[in-house]
Amino acid sequence: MRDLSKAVGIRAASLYHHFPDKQSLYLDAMEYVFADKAEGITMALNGNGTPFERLEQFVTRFVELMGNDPNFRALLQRELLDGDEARLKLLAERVFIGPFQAIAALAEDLAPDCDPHMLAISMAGLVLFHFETAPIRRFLPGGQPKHNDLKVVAQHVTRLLGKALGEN
Amino acid sequence: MRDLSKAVGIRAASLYHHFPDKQSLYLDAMEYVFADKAEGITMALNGNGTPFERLEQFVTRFVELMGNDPNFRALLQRELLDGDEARLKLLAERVFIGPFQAIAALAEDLAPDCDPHMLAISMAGLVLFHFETAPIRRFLPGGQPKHNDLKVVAQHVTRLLGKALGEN
DNA sequence: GTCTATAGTTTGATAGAC
DNA sequence: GTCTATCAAACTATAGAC
Repeated sequence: MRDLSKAVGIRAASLYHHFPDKQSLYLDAMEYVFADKAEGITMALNGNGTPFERLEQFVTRFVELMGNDPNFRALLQRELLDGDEARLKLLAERVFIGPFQAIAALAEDLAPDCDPHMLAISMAGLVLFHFETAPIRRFLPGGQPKHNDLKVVAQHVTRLLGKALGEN
Repeated sequence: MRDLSKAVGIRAASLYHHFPDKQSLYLDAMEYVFADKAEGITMALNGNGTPFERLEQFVTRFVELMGNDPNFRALLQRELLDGDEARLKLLAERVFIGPFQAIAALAEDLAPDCDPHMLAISMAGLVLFHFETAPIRRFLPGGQPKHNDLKVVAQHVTRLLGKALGEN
């Protein structure tokens, strides 16, 4: 609260005039940030084109979102790790449901015989894990700076999913 | 430190006789736990069989490890999220290098034309993300209890990777 | 709506007896 | 090697003046 108060230019005690407690402030801020980002992803998914072209669009946008905003990515992963049930329910129902449904719909177009919920999770995880592991990958065999290049990551994921899903 | 002291049955001050500070205690404990788990995965990867059989073996074992030990999975993700450079370097060089090299070698057998470092990351991430998102997936469309079944997750990931990598 | 001052906890760590 | 006692710092939150 003290760090935040410095960042916004008022004293810590004054924050309690605008928010009842720390939890409420965090929750409001989180919802604001996530809703903002989710909109960008949903738009990328509602475009036209073949399923494979839309897959390419989604992967590219999602890679850019995660790569260009490390703080947002860390916040997302912290919520998945530490969020209690009530907070995750709120986050799911108010923010994630839109983009997730769009990804699942794309998944069903790409592979009608596959569980769309599971495939949607796989598609997102495939992108996210490359960024989640970025700080440790430099110390692992074969790690190169190019593996942090957004275009290289997007191409790798797109090709892998394309081959897995028939590339039609 | 106080919680831990209760768990082990001595007073908090006594912990400082065995470890110089909280960081050292945490680091020692972490290294012990990770080394223990990494051995199991490496063994599953050094078996015989066709590349696809070894892929099936790896995915099954990795899914079981993450599914049966949620605390270990959370610890792994917390390190990736919060670990400073020195700690991640130590973790990578002393613990992860073994299993990672084995996964990368399998990746090269499965797809010689693909970057083995990137494919290894994708293989691990595909498994991990299904567990990382477990607490929020119940609130997302299409989420069912069976998606937390270890066999269902293993089969989904194996099929997806099998199709992507030619299944030979 | 912001401030100063401070209450009430909790934390990591130390001193020194036994 | 474990204990009691305690320190110094940091934290969330409140009280009350302006």
